[in-house]
Amino acid sequence: MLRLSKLTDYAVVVMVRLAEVSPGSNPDVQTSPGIAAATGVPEPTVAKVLKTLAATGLVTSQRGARGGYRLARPLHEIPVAEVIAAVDGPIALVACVDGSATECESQGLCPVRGRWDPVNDAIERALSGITLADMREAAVPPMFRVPAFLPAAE
Amino acid sequence: MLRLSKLTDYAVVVMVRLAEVSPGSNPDVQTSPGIAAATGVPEPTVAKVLKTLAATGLVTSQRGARGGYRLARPLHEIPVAEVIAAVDGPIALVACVDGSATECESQGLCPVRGRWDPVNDAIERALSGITLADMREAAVPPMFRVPAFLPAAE
DNA sequence: CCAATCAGGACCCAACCGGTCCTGTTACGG
DNA sequence: CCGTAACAGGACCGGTTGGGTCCTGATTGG
Ligand code: FES
Ligand code: FES
Repeated sequence: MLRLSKLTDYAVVVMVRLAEVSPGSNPDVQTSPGIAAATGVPEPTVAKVLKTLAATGLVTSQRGARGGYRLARPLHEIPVAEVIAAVDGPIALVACVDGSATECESQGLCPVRGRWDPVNDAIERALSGITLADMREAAVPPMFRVPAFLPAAE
Repeated sequence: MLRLSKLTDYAVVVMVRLAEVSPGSNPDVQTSPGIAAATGVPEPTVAKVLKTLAATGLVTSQRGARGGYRLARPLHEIPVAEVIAAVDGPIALVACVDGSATECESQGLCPVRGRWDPVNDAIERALSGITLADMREAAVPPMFRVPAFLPAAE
């Protein structure tokens, strides 16, 4: 169903949380257990996501005691496409979009040779135009946060 | 990796093939085995895709002997989003986009409540702007489109 | 020197998808 | 009127992939 992995969802949650470090906090880094406690995501999963994000450079890490993670760039500088690419791998709807044509046995008679390229490019452009800051804006406006919460009714 | 299912790919192949019915052909419908032979996709898979497409109304079927399938609308009237939605289910990147909020245990502290909605909408808009005709144009030129008649290889 | 924390894997399990097949049901053709 | 060709709609099974957990180092501050 064109669904992206749950890890990507967690990555967005974690990064948004990472951006909400209190400005006057002494440690400007946050630890994995701390983020896990703040977001409700299980700690091992948070650690895994953080490690993946650190490996791709989206977040920076500080090792050792008093270590932790920090955003490498501000939220509005990170398009969601980068997060998806970091966690879920490159954006490739089908097997043969551009470079991965190695595993095609019969390219001559394959009718989908590069056919999805415009679709793939359109999606990538759409995803590059939305940043994590936009997603945060779209989320928790507190007064509008009444998804299924009917006042005194059910 | 944000990849859509292979069935969707096959669906596009089949529908494009369905549009390439010879103008002077006596039967304006094409059978599943015929399409399978023309595209190289295994017949059971073609039949399954066709049935799915027929169930959603993207193609019309003629039962009985001399039956077959026919496109319900011309190619340039079918956005690829409809094909994806027909085969792969509705476009929903994450679990909680709009209506499927039933399976969320803790919506109060869930930080991704509706956060992916703008992303989801952007993708759906991008996919709605591309039709199957565009995909056919983007594919290989007709001179390279060798018809898929396998030379009796095993 | 010790403790806390990240790094980078290996590992297992479940869910999902791809693919096949079987049994009706319909309609054309002889 | 009957046989056949084709669709309809499932059930079914196996392979693959992702989700999640855990373990063993490496690094740094105290
Ligand atoms: S699947 Fe790669 S060329 Fe057809
Ligand atoms: S996952 Fe649905 S509200 Fe959080």
